[in-house]
Amino acid sequence: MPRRVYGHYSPLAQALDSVGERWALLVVGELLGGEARYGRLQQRLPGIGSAQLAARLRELERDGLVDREPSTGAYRLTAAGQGLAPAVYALARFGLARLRPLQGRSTAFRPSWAALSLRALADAAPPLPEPAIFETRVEDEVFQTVATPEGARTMPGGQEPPDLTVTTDTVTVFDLVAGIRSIARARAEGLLDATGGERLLEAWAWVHGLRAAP
Amino acid sequence: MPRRVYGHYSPLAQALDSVGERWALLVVGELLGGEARYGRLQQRLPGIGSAQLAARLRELERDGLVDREPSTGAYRLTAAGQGLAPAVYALARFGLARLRPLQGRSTAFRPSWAALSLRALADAAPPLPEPAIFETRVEDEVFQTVATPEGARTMPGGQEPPDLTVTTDTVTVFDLVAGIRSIARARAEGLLDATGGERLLEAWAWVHGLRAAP
DNA sequence: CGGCATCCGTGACGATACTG
DNA sequence: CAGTATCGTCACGGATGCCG
Repeated sequence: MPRRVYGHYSPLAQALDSVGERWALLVVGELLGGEARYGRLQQRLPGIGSAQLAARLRELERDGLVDREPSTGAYRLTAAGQGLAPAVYALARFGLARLRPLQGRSTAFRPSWAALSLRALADAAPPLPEPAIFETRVEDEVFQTVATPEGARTMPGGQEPPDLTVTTDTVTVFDLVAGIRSIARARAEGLLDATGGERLLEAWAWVHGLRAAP
Repeated sequence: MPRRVYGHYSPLAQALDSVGERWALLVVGELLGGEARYGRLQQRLPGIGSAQLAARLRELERDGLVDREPSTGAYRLTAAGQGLAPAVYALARFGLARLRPLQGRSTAFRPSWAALSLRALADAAPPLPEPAIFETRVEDEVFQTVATPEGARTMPGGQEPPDLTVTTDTVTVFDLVAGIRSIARARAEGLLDATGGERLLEAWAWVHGLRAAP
């Protein structure tokens, strides 16, 4: 628990006693995309101080939400930490609705945040009649979505052989998510590549909550 | 002076730029239970300083998540603020799993947190075959759950005539949620009262995620 | 070099007192 | 009752240093 705790016998306060401090949920959000070492987390969280990242990791470790692979030095979520996925994705969907279209380079953006957006949408996607495994590659960020009639789950890439692989870049993902650009147009402009049939690409869009757009 | 923001073009950072500060999500959690005036929020959030509560309310207002009824002075969530319900309830469910059974009076507890627990569980409850409206009264806290085959929604009390009304107290709710006490035993001990049939009480338990317990 | 620890200036927070 | 004022303390952000 952090130094400043609410001390309420409340489920919400209990959760925030674990992950309510600055940067904590952002660290968890990054680790939901797969394990990462210290330096990589620092790259993906511009603005975080060294001391803050170290402190958050230590607190998350102490609370049993994160552990560290001794051999590689990589941090990863424990089973308990994975339990934060619904909350993180729900928060991300809330934030997604409030993100103004990306205009300049004034604000920082990262492939991992584009991937997080797609995973957050998949987390709440309506089920897909026929099961499928998708792999999405946003620059260096790779993750898989396993869609079934019961719903969709996401996980780090390379676990299963995918039925469809989509390759694109950060800005294009944000354009798709914001409805500024359609998948068809992104594909025509060479911003998005898909290995698989048209049907599967439509299913990919459905699972990631992407509706028709200009 | 711009308050501390992440400045990331990330859905998660965007959400936390609005509600990531200390107490902010707890204030939202309270307002999900219905509108409340300043003093009542202070009572329900022990430990918050006057200045902090005022600051959080002002920020939430500026971000369009909360507004204030001019006549009564009550704060309430806007439609945008209601959009936080899934995230708050998901966080609460995460925290609920980490709450150790309530033992002493060492930590503060409030009826509104018991109600929040039940509403968080209802938010993720499996659908009920036959629709029903439940009213739950935990001391001064009253809310309704409208259950349908599509899922359950909760709202402040007194909106609709309920099919079943359950009346109980804070500690009993936490015991039920923790699985320490069964509904039947709580009822036998006079800790829980239900106006309605046995079938409806079972449905109430189902909707609020309460399984069989000793 | 990557992985942190240390130091320091600023500002957010907690506690309490005060005011319309 | 609904906040504002004040102040001490601590957490955070930025930079730098150490150490394998």
